[in-house]
Amino acid sequence: MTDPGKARRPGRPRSERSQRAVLTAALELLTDQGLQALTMDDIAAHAGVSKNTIYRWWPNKAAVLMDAFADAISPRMGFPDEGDAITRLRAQVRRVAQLMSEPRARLPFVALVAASQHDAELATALRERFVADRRAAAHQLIAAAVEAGEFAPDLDIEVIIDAIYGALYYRLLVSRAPVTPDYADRLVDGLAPALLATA
Amino acid sequence: MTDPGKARRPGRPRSERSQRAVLTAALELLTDQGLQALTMDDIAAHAGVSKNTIYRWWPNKAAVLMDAFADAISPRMGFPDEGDAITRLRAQVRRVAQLMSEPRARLPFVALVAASQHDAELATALRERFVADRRAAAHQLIAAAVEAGEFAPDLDIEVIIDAIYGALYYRLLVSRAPVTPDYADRLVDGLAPALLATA
Amino acid sequence: MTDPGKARRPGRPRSERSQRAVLTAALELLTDQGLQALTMDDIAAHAGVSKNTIYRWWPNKAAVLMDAFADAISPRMGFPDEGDAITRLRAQVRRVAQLMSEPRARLPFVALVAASQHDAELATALRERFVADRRAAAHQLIAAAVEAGEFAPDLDIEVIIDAIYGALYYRLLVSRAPVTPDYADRLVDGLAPALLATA
Amino acid sequence: MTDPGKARRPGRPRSERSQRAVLTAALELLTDQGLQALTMDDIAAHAGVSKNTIYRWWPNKAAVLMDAFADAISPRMGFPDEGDAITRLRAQVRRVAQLMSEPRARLPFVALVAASQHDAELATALRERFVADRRAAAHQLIAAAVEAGEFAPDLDIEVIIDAIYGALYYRLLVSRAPVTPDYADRLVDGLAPALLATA
DNA sequence: TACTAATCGAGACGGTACGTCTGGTCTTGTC
DNA sequence: GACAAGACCAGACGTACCGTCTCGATTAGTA
Repeated sequence: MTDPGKARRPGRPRSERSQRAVLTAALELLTDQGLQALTMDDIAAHAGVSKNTIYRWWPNKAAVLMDAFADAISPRMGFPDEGDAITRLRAQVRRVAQLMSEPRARLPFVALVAASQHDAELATALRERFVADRRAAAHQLIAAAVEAGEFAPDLDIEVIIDAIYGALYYRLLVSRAPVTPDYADRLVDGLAPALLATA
Repeated sequence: MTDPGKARRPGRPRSERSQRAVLTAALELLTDQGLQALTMDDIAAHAGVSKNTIYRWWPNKAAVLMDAFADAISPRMGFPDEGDAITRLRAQVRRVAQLMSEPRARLPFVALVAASQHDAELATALRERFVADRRAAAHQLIAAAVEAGEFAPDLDIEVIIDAIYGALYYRLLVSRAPVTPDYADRLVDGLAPALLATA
Repeated sequence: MTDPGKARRPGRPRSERSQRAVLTAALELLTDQGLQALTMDDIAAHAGVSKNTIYRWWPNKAAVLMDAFADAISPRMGFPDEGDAITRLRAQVRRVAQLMSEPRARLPFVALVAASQHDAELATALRERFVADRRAAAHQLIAAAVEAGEFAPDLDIEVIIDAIYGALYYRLLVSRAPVTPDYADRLVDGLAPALLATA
Repeated sequence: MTDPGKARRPGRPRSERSQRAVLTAALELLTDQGLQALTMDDIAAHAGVSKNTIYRWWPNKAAVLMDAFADAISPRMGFPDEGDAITRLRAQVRRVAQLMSEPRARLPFVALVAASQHDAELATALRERFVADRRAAAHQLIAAAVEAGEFAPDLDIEVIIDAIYGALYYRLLVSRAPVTPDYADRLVDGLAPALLATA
């Protein structure tokens, strides 16, 4: 595990094992018992780790959730770039919807959004680390399509992105309706007339 | 809700003054110090009321917020019914946006949505008491417009409502962008091509 | 207590029934569930009386107990005055022991003594209304016997009374040993050599 | 009580400082403001300790007082064993009287006896930890004196002990008369004729 | 037969302490 | 020096009891 050639600092090295155990335990508790059971003591006990260790690597509970969420979504990044604009947009939205339908990603994310309502710093971090990326990708895709004449030239891009992502968040946080890839298709198709350039 | 002709049971009547004081204090603290400062002790002290009295009438903090919110929005119900469908829809959305831009309504609502993420009972109550009404009103308006041939016959109404309200909630909870009546107009106008029947 | 000859005010007269119910309920709760269950709310509910009524006639919980105790001992006052001094003393002590072995008298008394430890006013009232009488009676009996040459002339009367009554209270409050008339006999007989004049 | 050679379990050791602070604060508040002012919050604040810490080591307020009392009397244990039986008994009683005349011991003890009247567990603990010791010591002393022919052979030892200690408790709890070493002498001397073997 | 005034049951109220819980920090001894 | 264990502080939580207060409904005596 340790590189035998490098000059090892004295002292016990940081345990990757502990950190994985923390994130795993956090997700497990979140999935099994819900947001209520998510106390730091429980996470520590469940992970076989001391609270000290948690606070050594994360400043607070929200930060743990942040990593748990990053962890859950990390493998699923990147968008396909084939097909026409609508197809590529649909693929993007499907991907987000897919994520929101998996408990391992949905639950920490929901917890983060909830916590961010009374934690400005967290809100900023959440926006910068997760939300902004999607918005930027969507914006780029749409702007390019407008440029190419595929989408309407006077499109209010901000409104469109708000509407698409908003619909997903709305179902996630408020109406608690399922957010499936199928729904993603319905969503993009339903809004398509507002996107496409009229001949 | 209560039968005005009902047989009053004996005993000292519930003090309207206390209850008003509680709701007022809750809103005031929420507005001034934010969601963090909103402790039951503070509300009680600020309202000149004992904690006992609060817990006599509300089961928990969320319930107080629920009423505080109901209180803040109660006078602004009812939609105009003049003009074409788009105009009436725009009026509806403007009204909600207006509410979301007023701290007295926005703050308790945001707090409620956050709390409802780890309180299933509260989530249900919130949906049933506040969200369902708007959805129903919007649904009725849109369905009628479809019926009348004003809106596209194959409209996916659920998607449209998700998109419109979702955009508002998204800005409220996630992007923290302002939700003004002007934005409501942009939103409805931006989605209008997806609504209107093509000639 | 009220002067029957005074000009009676109009209005509903005091209900003897309620007051009896209060004392009965207090004693009953005390006997059945112990000192813990003795809340004013419980007494009121159990007596079918409003708390208001209790507080109209008694200033606080201790006062209720005071009357409950007075009630329980009232019929058993007065000492016999036959036989020699030891016999009469034994009769006195038996009577007190008898009282302490009956729950109806013991329990309110124990409660009063306990409460009087953090209520100076109550402590004074308790001493003046109940304790002083016995002491005075015992003092008189013993002093007369000393005078008559029956008891030792250099008797420390205060010490003797402390010892006799102290033994009873000690068993009542601390060792929780039974305080029966038989024990009263053992007590007086055991101390008799300290009382009697040596020939 | 604890095995000094035992395998210490890991973790931060119990803070002796905190515990001393709690007991000191409890005694101080008790002495200064009386039994009423003795709230757990006050003790915690006064001791610079969190309530949590108090409840970690003591189950309730009575238990704190129990230790506070043990603390106040701990240095004064053990009886002298010189002189004749009456002298040694007098020394014992003087010692207890001495304790009862010092606020630091008297006040927590009085509070404990009061509380034990509605707390069976506490009553047992109080008897077993404090009362039984004195009784046993006194019993042993008296029984030995009987055996040695110094005290009367038919002595009712239980009665004698009840009378001696009862007198002290009676003055402490009921008559509130001072319990001084001088009084202890008067007491033992007054009862001496009941103890000594008649020639 | 009204009128008057004190009583009553019911129960809401302010105040205050309780004992519990959680988040985040600090202190040991061990690896 | 990282770690497990767990003690620690701060402070909010929801509950319990006390003694006070308002209601509307009785219940005498008075007019």
